[in-house]
Amino acid sequence: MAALAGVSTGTASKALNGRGALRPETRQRVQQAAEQLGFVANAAARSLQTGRTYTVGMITTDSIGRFSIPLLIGAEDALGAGQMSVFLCDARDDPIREQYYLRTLLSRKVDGIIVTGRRTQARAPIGVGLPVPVVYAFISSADPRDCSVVPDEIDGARRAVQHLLAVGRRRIAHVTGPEHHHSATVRARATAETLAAEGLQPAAPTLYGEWSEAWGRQAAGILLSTGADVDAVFCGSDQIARGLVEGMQAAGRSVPADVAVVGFDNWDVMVDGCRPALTSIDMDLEGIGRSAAELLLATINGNPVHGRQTRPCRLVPRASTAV
Amino acid sequence: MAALAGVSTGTASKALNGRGALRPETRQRVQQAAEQLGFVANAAARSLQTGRTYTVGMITTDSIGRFSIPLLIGAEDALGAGQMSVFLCDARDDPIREQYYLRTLLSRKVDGIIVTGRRTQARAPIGVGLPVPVVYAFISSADPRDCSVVPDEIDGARRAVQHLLAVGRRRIAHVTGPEHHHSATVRARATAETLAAEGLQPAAPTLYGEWSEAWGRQAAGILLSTGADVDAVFCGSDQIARGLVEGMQAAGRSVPADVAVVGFDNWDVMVDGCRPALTSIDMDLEGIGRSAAELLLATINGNPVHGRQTRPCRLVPRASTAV
DNA sequence: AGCTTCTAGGCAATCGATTTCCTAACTCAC
DNA sequence: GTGAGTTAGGAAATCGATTGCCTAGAAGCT
Repeated sequence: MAALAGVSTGTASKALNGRGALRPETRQRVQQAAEQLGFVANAAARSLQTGRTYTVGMITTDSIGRFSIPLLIGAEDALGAGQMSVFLCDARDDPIREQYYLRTLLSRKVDGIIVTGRRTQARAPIGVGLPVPVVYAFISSADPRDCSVVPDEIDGARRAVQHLLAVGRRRIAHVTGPEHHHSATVRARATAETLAAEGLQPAAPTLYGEWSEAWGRQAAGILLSTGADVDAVFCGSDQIARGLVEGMQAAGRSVPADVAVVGFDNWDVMVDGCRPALTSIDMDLEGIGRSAAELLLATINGNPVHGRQTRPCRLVPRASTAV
Repeated sequence: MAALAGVSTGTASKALNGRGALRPETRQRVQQAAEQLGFVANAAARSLQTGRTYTVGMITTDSIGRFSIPLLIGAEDALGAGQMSVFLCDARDDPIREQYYLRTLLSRKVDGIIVTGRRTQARAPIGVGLPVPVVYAFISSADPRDCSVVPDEIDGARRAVQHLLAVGRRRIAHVTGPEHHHSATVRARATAETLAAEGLQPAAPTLYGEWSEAWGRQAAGILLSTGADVDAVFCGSDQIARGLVEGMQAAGRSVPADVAVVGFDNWDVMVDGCRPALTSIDMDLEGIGRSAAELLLATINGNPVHGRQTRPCRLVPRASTAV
């Protein structure tokens, strides 16, 4: 390549990277030669010299799933603009595999690591004293000095309840996932507190179950059979909400006329498939992924950020709570 | 590291890689030293020397979605075992972005590239005369010499129809996605042919629409209003199937007693959320991903495979076609 | 014309591991 | 005891790009 342009490799390097003092004409000649030969610099050689790889690792601690993808897209988005690539590692909930991937990423001298997972609950740090910056996205690290970006689920629950209040409902119940699940309890507590702040009681005790449509249907039956006086239900997930809507309709209740329903996740296939379309809370996972990547970049560039960053949720109103 | 073990770097390299003639004792001493210092070889330096990066790129030509993930998981699975890592690139249906990613991957000297996408339709090769092997997964390349791994959708449609025949249905209709969509037409044709081979006519003309639940509901209405005599419907996707089931039920038809329904994709959230649970065709995307990765590895190791490989589908029977 | 100043671009060290060649030392046999 | 054969491990070249240093030649000044 350098030969074609009639210069030394050193000069060629300077030409392509805009370093050194070169005549514009020479620079152009080199660029043309590079173009002509389809020359692309060997990244390995470059990073060996510069110490930067322009690569980050993304470890999903549990399997790549519905939550990881938007995070991944968001991160890829923020990093791609900075010309960085992403190594994707799926640890499948296996600590051994996780450590193995960690070693691999370190051996590849990634510039940074993003750790994600399915649950928002805090997890043990993936490593201590690592030679590269780490940012946790969606999940958070148990070590408060680590940088984590998580959705503000309390904010989400509050928005859901306040929306229901805004459309005139007062007898609000909450149906959610398993009690041992962090998100379920956080959302349930926030729901109760928001109601309490308005001087209201829940229309029924929180119903804990599974994150499934089947549980939503079942929960509808429970609410109706206990004779609870309910005019709105805030559900811990869109799947539960959709099941609940079906359950209510099967029992002759109209949504939203008799019972307004709000879901959580704003999962397109659920909110659109549901009839009526489901009002839901969006955690903006893509934004979280983007945010995490940006914080990682900041840390790489020497402006480290510590602590847990929360990001607000967004309510997306649809027919299931229409006035 | 070499210093700690009291050997030269060359010897250390041999010790860790099992090359050269070393006293077992020396080898062990080096390994201990490496362990103690948490030494991991710099991948850049290694690949600079060996020419291998133990890295493959995966380009999803459209956005990372429901189809890409299982493919990705399968590929990661097959490659992870061989200690290789995956660069994920989301081209978002943008040819510019695609070429940009291709350049990046080439500059990173990946050992191979897997190209995937949302549609099974053949696409233009991502590049010609590339210095690295390329395998297409799920989508196929228009160049027959390229290696592609695709689901055998004809096989899938045939299995669906034969299953319906096996459970005693004879008046079978087909509802599917847009007519301009490759998968829709392929499946529709295979459906018609399978019926014809049994000496049967479709119970209604193929209904083309969208890949959505809404279309499924609408299609149920169309089938009923035209008075078609139908005892089974094979749908081009699980979403359509689920919508159709709801539509049928809303009109007082029972599934599967009056109408048996088979979907396509075996998408857990749809097949389980549907009541009754949906019989569906599984394309084994994970297997396709794994297969593609294995073929890529074979090609990297000097045993190139050319042409379009098809992989059979699998029928997963559930309540919607129970006898 | 002669000296200084500036500039374009070449030379060579460097990054970290691999690998080839080579030598010192040790073993063994005669 | 000496030469041949073997073995363990070191020295140095190598991969490809970057970059600090240096110099040849041009330009400017007196």
